[in-house]
Order: sequence, then C-alpha cells, then structure tokens
Amino acid sequence: MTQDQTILQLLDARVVAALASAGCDGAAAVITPAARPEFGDYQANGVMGAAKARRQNPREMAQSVVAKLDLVGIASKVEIAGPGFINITLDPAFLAARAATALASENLGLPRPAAQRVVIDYSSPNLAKEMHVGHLRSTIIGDALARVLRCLGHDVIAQNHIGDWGTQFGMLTAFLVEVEKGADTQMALADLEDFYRRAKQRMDDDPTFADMAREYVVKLQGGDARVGALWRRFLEVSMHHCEAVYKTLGVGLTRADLRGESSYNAALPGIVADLQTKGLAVTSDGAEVVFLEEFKNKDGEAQAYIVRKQDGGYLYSTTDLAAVRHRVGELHADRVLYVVDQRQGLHFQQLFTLSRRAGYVDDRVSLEHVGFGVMLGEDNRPFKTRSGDTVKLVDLLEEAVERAFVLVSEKNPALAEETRWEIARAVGVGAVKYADLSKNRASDYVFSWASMLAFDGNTAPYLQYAYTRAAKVLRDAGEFAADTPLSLDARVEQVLVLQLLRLADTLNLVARDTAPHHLCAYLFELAVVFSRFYENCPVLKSEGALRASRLQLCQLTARTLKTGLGLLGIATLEVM
RNA sequence: CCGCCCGUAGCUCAAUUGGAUAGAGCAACGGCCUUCUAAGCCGUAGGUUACAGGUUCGAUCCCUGUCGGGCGGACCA
Repeated sequence: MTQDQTILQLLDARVVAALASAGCDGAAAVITPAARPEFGDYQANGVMGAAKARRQNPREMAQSVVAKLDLVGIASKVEIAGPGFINITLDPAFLAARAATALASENLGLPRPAAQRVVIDYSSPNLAKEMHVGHLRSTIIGDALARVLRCLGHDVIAQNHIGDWGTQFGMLTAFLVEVEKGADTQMALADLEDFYRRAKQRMDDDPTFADMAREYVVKLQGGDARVGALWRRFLEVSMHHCEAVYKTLGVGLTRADLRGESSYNAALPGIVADLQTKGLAVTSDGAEVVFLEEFKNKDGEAQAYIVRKQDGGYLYSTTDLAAVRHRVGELHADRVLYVVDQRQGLHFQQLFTLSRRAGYVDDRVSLEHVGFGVMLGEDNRPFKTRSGDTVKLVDLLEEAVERAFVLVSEKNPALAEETRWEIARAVGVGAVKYADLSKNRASDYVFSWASMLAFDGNTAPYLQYAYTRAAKVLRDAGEFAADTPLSLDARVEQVLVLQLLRLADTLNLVARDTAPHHLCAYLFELAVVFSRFYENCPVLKSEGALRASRLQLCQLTARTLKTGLGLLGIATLEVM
C-alpha cells in the first residue's frame, strides 16, 4: 500500500483549490514546513504573491482563501498570520492514520511517480592511477543519487565512464613489459601510483623508452594484439584496485556498469564525419572544430570546440559526444546525469548544446551536469598532502576505520574483537561518506581529517546510534500488538511522526535537485527528534496501548533511518 | 581580457529557490547517568549574511558596482 500523495502535496492541492475558488486561478500555494513551532506544522506562503499579482489586500485574500479551504479531518487549526501567511496545524488523529499506513507499507508508503529512465555517469576513475580522495565525491554522490532514484521507481542505468584510453597507456604498457622481465605483474602493480611515477621517470630519462612508449600508443590504437593484451592486463589490475575501494565504500558499481572511454573509440570517426556532414564541424588550423556562437572567446567571437586534433587524435569532447548519443539513442535515457566536478562546467555546456544541435538529443531529454566543488586543503588550495601527493582513498578509509575501532573499543570493550571491527568499518566509512554527502555539492569544500573523522554531532555515527537505540528497544520489547492505534499525545510524538512522514518529500527534493545533502539534513533532524522522544517518552516502562504506540514509533523510526541511511550507502548496526 | 562558481557565528556547513525573530555541528561555558546504550539530552554565549547601492509589503537569495578567493577559456581530461 502506498500513499498517492505526501502531506505536503495534499496540502498543496487543497490550498491551490481554495485559491482558485477565491478567484486566483493558477496561483501557487507555496507550502513549506512551518518555519517556527508556534506557526503550526505547515505554512502556505502563496497568498501574498497571488494578492500582489492581482493588486489586492493580502490579509483579505487570505481570509477568503481560508474560508474556501477544506481541511476537514486533516488540520486541527488554520490561522492567518503576518502579511498573509496561512499556518496549518495538523490533526494528531490524521498524523496517526498516515503513520499507520506507512508502517503497514512495504516501502514506508513512498509514492511511485511516473518512472523515467535515468542514466547516471559517475565515479569514472582514471585507470592509469589509483583512486584518490578527489574521486570520492563523484563516486558517492552518484551512488546516492542512483539509490534514491531507484527507490522512487525510476529505471536507473549506471555508467562508469572509466578513463581507460589515451596516450599514457602507451607509456604504462611499455613499462609493464620492462618490469615483467624482473618481477611478476601483481607485485609490480601493487602500488599504481608508484608504477606510474616510475614509468614517467623512464620517459624523462631514456629517449629509447620514450620512443617505445609512443610506438605502443600507435600499436594500441591500431588494434595490435600483443599491446592490447598488455593493456587489458593493466586495466584488470587497476580495476581490482577500484573494486576494492567500491567494496569498502559500499558502492554498488559492478563490471556490468563499466562503459569506459575506450568503448567509444570505434564511434569517434563517425561522430566527426557526421558533424562535418551537418555543417557543424569545420577544419581550422588543421583541427576539426565546431564554433558555437553561444560561447564567446576572448575576442568576442564564437568559441572553438575541438573534436579532432591536428594530429588526427580525438579528445574527450568527441568521446562524450559518442557517449551521449549512445545514452540517448540506445539506452533511451529520459534524463542523463553527469556527476563530474564543477571545473568541467564549460565543457558540458558546450557538449549539451552541440549534442542537441547535432540531433543526438531531443528537447524532451534532460541533460544535467551534476557538478561538485573541488576538495581544498586547509590552506584553501586544491587538496594535496605535504609531499604534494593527493591522499589515496584506501588510506583515508583505513585511517577512518582504525580510529573508529579505537573508539568502539573504548565505548564497548566487552564486545568480541571481530564485532568491534565490523562496527568500526560501518562507523568509519559512514563518517567519511556522510561528511562529504552532507555538504551542498556545488561549493568547494575544505578537506579536514578532523571533520571527516568526527564521530559526534551531525555525523553518520550519530544517525547510526539513534538507529541502534530504537533497535535495542524493539529487541527488548518482545511481542507487541503492532496494529494498536497510535496515540500521539505528547507534542514530541507528533513532531516525530511529522518528521517521519516527510521522507517522501525529501526524496523528491533530492531527485529534483540531484542534491543528497537534503537527505542528510532530513535524517539528522529525524535523529534529533527521535533522541528527544527517547529521552522524554519511556517506551518499555509505559503500558498497554501507549507502550504499543511508542513501540510502533520506534519501529517506524528504525525503518526510516535504515532506509534513509541505506539510500546514502551507509550501513546501520544493531549494536554499537 | 572574457565567462562560470563562491564569500553566512572563532572553525566546518545549512537555510525546501523571494517569506515571519538566518539555523545546526564542532570548539567554549553551565547542568543531566540507582529509569530503554551519555557516540546522548537540556541550557548559555556567539551574526551589520564581504562591502556599497537598487528592486518591494518582505532580500542570505534577484539587479548594478567594488573588494577578496576558486576554476575554466583552440588541440590533457
């Protein structure tokens, strides 16, 4: 059983109807949760705007809207305040009934909108190197969005657009041949960063090697079997590194989601030829270039978007054009999300403009660059360690788990060591992910070990802790009548239910704005309200219908926290 | 030179897209464990939302300008 409307949507529909009856056809209701407790539970802000547009007195219009407003069985109080706000307090019996429906539902009563096919391009590491902290954001933001959109009933196709093609693979495969004379492949590639550095060094030191590397690029691109085999071996080892990180992170990407740059290689000449045929690409200084007048260069002329270099090589512009054509033409995407850092904003604007002009994407398809800010160091410069390297993702996660283990052992020394490690993994990795996901993705943010590895306050462990508290109460309660009508007498119980019932609105917001931090904020607020309830409303010590009612609130809270954290890719624990 | 993003409490971040008295966490200070896990709860303090104008019933949000940061801008991605 699912609700066909959230409370917010229900109120919106009712207020819109009332506005229409009051002579404001088409006016928006603008419902939001109440800004302050004394304003009730929800407020409608639309009257002021409607009155302004019609040059009428907003207070009077609010009067006539409220007179037409039918909230029988929904609200216990409707008031007009300030310049024309309509404040709505919901009837506790209505809340209780909605909560009961959510409890009885398999999926917490989440609505299922008309499903879209959504292609999400995320993670997309460069396989020439090891994943570093910079890859964290794309990976976990994309993963969270994929989970949320699937939960809402959309058909999500993940595309891990790995960097598995390009000139550096000539150098790497050539170097692989050299090192294999001495050691075995696994050993040599145990540390990819090191391997890359050594290969680069050879390039700089030895002209003969550099020539060989260039020759290998040509061979690889020409389909040479031997170099191709080396390339595949290298990728295999590199993918294992990535998969280890995905496993630790709890990210759902699999081999089936791989669709690397190399897979578009064969399509690139066709893309350029097609752009030429359509009169979009022209030869300029030996390169194939599309001039887009939407974008001006420094002389105020149409800016160049190069799709083939002078030397005949292709660029990521070409690859991305092939990819978007594939995603829309063959995967039939209604919406394509690119979870790629903000610096590539201009590239995506050009890509989107050109792919529409070339007819690869029609107007019904939404192309969205889900850009995120770069990670900065504490000096506000792009994040690097003291030695100038970036921090490897595996090292960050390992550090987080170890610190969490120390803490778990302090708090709960009686637990078996293996159990403590299990908790430490969920807590440590959860903390890192939450620290990142809880921030607005658009702005740059400062990397700090302290805040990534914090376990108090607005952090994943706080949410996990709230879950274990609810779970423990339920375990200790034993059997209870789970269909007892809810009695929401205490205000804190009403507020808890109100928050519980806002999950669907939150997920809609996350899906619309591609912004997982709204879900973090929601879950934090839920945990705060639950903790307040937990402190003020004894559950196991209460009796009869009240006990059963409170146990159901624990149950709905536990399920909501588990679901919500699950959508962020963060594990919950029965004990911590 | 042009373009995009950003500037909010000491620090790290929010603010449901123009709504009411700008909210959290950390750090600081004070209180609460013979009552379901104190990774918790309650309280105090902390703000001219970079600055100056403008638009209107109302601006952190929109417009103009200034200052300060980050990033892009023909052959890396």
